[in-house]
Amino acid sequence: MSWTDERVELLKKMWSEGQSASQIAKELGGVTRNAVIGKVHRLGLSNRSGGGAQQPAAAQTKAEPKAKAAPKREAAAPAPEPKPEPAAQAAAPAPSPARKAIIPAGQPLPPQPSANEISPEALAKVSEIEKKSKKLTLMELTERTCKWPVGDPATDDFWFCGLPAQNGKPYCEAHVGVAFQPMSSRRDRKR
DNA sequence: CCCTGATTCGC
DNA sequence: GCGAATCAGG
Repeated sequence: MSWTDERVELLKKMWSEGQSASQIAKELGGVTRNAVIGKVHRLGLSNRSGGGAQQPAAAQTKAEPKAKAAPKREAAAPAPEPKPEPAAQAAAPAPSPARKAIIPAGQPLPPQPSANEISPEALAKVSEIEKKSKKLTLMELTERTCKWPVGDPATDDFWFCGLPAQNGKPYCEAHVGVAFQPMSSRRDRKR
């Protein structure tokens, strides 16, 4: 595969959207995340700044055959980045009565947190995390991506969380919290 | 262990 | 220019 104009364009787009290199690589196909990262650097957009802030050329002392590690870069990211994304879907962070449950609950994978009061904090965390979700499609899910559905499956804005699910669990940290909890709804039931 | 991006260097 | 190998960190 070669870096055609289209592919580079998609790369730029996704990168500026904050997508990870691996995701971009999967999307493009035929390339690894290393290739994506390498390309990103060659394009000079290693910084996620959408603008044209060029790197002021750091004094790169190379050519030393021995010094292999500790190049010490650590670029500081002072810009909080307000994220220009319009954020089309209304996530309704406030418990509005008109708004139905945060999790519509799809028929497929998700459990039903419903009939159980989950820690309000946990819910808040979920609402928060939804903003950071990768918005993956069904096909993009892997064994290690959070499979928590967000939005209404019947509508346009429906996606899967996609955040890294650590070990074995089908959900990310935040969603695991609300997914598995039906246990002990009854306080301690003495056997 | 899983993941992330960053850098190097032979091709 | 390209990207695998490697590094460094979460």
